[in-house]
Amino acid sequence: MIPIKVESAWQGTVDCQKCGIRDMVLFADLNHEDFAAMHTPIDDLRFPPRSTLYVEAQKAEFVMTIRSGMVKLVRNISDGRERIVRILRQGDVVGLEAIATGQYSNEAVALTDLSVCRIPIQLIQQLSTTSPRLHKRLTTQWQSALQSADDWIADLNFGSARRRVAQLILKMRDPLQPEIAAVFSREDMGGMLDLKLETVSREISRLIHDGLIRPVDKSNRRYEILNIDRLSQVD
Amino acid sequence: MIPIKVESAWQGTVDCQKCGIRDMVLFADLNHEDFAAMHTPIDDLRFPPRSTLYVEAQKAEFVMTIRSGMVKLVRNISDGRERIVRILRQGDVVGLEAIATGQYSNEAVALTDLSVCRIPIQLIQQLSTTSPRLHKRLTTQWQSALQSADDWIADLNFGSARRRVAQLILKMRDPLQPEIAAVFSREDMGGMLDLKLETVSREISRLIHDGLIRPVDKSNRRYEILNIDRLSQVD
DNA sequence: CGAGCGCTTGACCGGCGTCAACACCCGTGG
DNA sequence: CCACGGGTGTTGACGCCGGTCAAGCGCTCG
Repeated sequence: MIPIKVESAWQGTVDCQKCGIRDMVLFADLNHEDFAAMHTPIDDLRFPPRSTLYVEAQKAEFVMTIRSGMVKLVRNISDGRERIVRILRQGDVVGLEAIATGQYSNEAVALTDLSVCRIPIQLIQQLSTTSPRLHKRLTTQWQSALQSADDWIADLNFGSARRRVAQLILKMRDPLQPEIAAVFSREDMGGMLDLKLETVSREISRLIHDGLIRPVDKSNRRYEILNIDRLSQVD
Repeated sequence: MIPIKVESAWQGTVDCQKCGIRDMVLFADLNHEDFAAMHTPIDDLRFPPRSTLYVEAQKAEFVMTIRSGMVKLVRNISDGRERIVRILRQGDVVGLEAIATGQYSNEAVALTDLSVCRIPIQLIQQLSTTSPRLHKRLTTQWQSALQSADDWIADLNFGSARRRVAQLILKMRDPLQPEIAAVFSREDMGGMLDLKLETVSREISRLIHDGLIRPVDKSNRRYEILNIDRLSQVD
């Protein structure tokens, strides 16, 4: 079960000032002055699903901002099992902890097709002392990562299997269409919730049977939420 | 079950430059210049066990650095159950998230007698832009909070009850005497591990019976670790 | 059409929750 | 000094939820 390291596809150097999602990301508030001080290139990379961005304890020279797609942060437990500690989405920074420590503390794996901006850590460290704007953005990123870690514990890893699955579906709602939730393979869901894949499958079936959700296609990955109140009160 | 708000005891204003644990904390690397720029007082507060430092969603004007003692960060789940999302110890900053958001995202409760330095958030925000030394310390604090949240998920909330209890004991080792681990009430341990207090009690008994740990006093709160290898491999 | 993968479903069993009784420690007050 | 009571921890009996093992289904892709 050695993960296959897939090469990422280099899409060229990007101009952050023209970035389509710039208002969500690290460099959101930077001004001309800040950009002028950048001499290292920011690269645009793509990864296919299941590819590994980096492994635990690896020496780190870059962080990556997610332009689109999702990433799972994974700890490999001694006996070969996989524990998913958090997932990251558009606007999140992958490898944030490496800014402070110089090395990654988890393994990062693409869950979907993934597009990221790769930013040298050295550049972040330079700019964060000279640019209060970046400094503020970084603080926001740290805070939101911590918030999402705490939510992960309180919402997804507490209580019955049924409650966990319900909470995961709620967390995975599409921001643009809040009735639709896109979930993952049953095995990945298990790794997130500390449940076996069969249990996840059973609980999803039960939520469908009870009329709380409904599959919207045959892929078993997208569901419509029919009763959000009952779903959030599942215990 | 309304928590009783205990008044904290004010111990006076402190001089950070003479702090006994200054090398562990937020203001570790500040120089004379930085201290000269401080005009708001840093207060030294004490709390008894079980007292609440602040509650969820409360508006925040201060963070606190722990001089001694421990704090649990708690989410109160809808149906009255208590979920402990993390614990903080000497040198950690309580209420870190409020630096970014202006409000606390958890409830903080003293687990032991507690001594803290109360620092105005405004002061942190001022200094963190002018002092790269504080800025660096803050980054370290964010990183260690995030690391400990991720560890919490991977170590304490994964696998069998026996494994969870074993991991908690390992995490609670005294830094000065690594054979001794100080734990909490069975109910608090349950809140940390997502187990019922009876299960925690049973698993501790089993670890004792199997010769992995041994109680060192009658309080049921301190144990000697007899076989650290076997304890860390418990599955 | 068959192979392979992911998902579902069933039967069975064990681990953990539930409920209850009891032990132990430490105040307080007679 | 002991009696009493409340808080905390332990232990037992029992039942259910979720893990285990296995069979079968449906989709996708050669």
